[in-house]
Amino acid sequence: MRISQLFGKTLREDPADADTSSHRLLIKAGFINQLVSGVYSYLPLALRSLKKIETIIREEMNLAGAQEILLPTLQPEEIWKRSGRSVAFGETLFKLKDRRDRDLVLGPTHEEVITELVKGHIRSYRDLPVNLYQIQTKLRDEARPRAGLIRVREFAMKDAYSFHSTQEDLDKTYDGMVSAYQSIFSRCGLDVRAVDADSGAIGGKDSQEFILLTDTGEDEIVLCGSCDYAANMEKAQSNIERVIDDTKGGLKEVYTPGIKTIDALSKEFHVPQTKILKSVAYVADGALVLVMIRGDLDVNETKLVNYLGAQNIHIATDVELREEGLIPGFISPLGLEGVRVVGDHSVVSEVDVIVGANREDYHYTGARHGFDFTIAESIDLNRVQEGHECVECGGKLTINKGVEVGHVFKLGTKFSETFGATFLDSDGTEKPMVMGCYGIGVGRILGAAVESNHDDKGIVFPKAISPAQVIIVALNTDDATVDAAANLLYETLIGQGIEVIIDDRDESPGVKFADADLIGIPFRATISARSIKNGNTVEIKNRMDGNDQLIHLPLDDVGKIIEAVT
RNA sequence: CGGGGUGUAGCGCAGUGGGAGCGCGCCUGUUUUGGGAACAGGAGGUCGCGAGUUCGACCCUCGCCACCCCGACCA
Repeated sequence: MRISQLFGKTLREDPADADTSSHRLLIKAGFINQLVSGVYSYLPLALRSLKKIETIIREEMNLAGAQEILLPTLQPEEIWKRSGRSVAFGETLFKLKDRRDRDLVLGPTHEEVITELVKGHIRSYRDLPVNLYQIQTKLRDEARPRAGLIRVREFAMKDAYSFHSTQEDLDKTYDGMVSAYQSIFSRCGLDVRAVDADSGAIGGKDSQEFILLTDTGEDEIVLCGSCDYAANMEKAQSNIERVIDDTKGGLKEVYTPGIKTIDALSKEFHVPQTKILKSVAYVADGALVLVMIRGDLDVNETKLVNYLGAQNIHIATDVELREEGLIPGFISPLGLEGVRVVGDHSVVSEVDVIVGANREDYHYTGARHGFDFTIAESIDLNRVQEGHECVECGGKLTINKGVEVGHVFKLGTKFSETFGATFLDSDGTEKPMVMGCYGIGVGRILGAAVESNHDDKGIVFPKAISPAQVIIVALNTDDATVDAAANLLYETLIGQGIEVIIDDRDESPGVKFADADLIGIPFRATISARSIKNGNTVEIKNRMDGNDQLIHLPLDDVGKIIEAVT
């Protein structure tokens, strides 16, 4: 690969519309080009990285016993209606019609298609298990594409689907996929953490996300500082410190004009927020639900949705509250009738608390659970906060940002039952296949890798996914000796199977060095009039080191040069 | 979908009711060559699109579109 002929130029100035590091650098270094929102062209350097990532994925998937296939992008909407996911995906599903006015969708994922496929090919438990994967373009009309390759509408994804006769057999394959994923990410040179995840509306018991920790990530991850507990915020649990307090004031109604927030109550009464009961009203599938939670905590809406089994929830508007006779800012479970009340387990306490009075401008003080009010349904509904105690070991939890680069699910029989993907078991009975699914975002790995591997000069590629191992920077290209030496090294390294780029442009040294740093190839080999004069040498620099860390090697010792750049 | 912002040369940006500009990049030539060289000459525009106001609109008004950011959303 000669930079003089390379399609795709580096930019000298930062692109205006990119403010996350990976987005900015991938455009600036000439890797990607946006066509419309969330849709990119991949130029030669990017494609090289993507192919490397794909190769690593293929090798590990094959090793784990999965077989590669390729499924259609264009799919009949009918199968999406059958699975109920035409509605579930909603606007995210790209829809179109063919010339016969038939409804089609562009596949955002392939559970429906694969289940139909396998249904037609597997009849007996003897044919199971199978694990099929593909690397395919997926299309999702995301509400808001963002951050370059991190969240796009058209993207390459590796997805695998496994089919089993028993749950235990699924468990085995699932574990195998988890360890294959760990190999994939570690071979890519990325520090990816597996975390427990909520399995959402798709159902199924186990689910793990694979997260690359980076500050610009859009997912929140809870990690324990003392053990290996790791969970997605939606799923994370914690032990909440109990509040100990002996004061028993007795229930009193107090005039609190205009004091509607936990913060204001805390200041007014000079009490910690832990001694105030927060009332949060939701509308879940059309019905009002009051959620009670300790004042210092927030509601985890995913936990609430899962507990209620609701399709949709939203925080009740003031209008919706007044319709039910509730007074915004002064809501209370005391004396409330006809409204379902659920509580986070933090409300079950021995402590006197302040709570609304269901009356404009009044609160109660000295309210006690079990005496003045009782919340029958109390379960874990709170959002973990920084510093909470780990449920596994009692250590301190931290909240971290990250990018989801992989996700594995135990699907169970949801799809096989819907599509009639059954098999004849050894006992002669017909059973639905037990399924698992396993996804990895290929482009997203590239984006996330750059996000977590760069400095102020540019990208710093992990070796395994870099477009090349070494970039030869030839200075003084009009000097025939330099030119010949650089080209000889280029050809020799290619002959030895080293992936090498040569910057053979007639540019000033500053431009070449800056571009080499920007593109982020792990090793730079500089050949110049100076290095030739200096004992016919080449200067090797590791991209991760500072500029003064140079190794001088004789040009005729190719073995040493290869050793230095691999 | 709610809120905010931007749209002028390949990229980054300035601009005024009456001549469409600057920096970088690009082309030609000369001189340069170890951290984004210098000089000289040059090419490149539907000022997002459409209506309106005006003698005259890149500029004012209205409508539309696109893109970015925050939020909602993210099987």
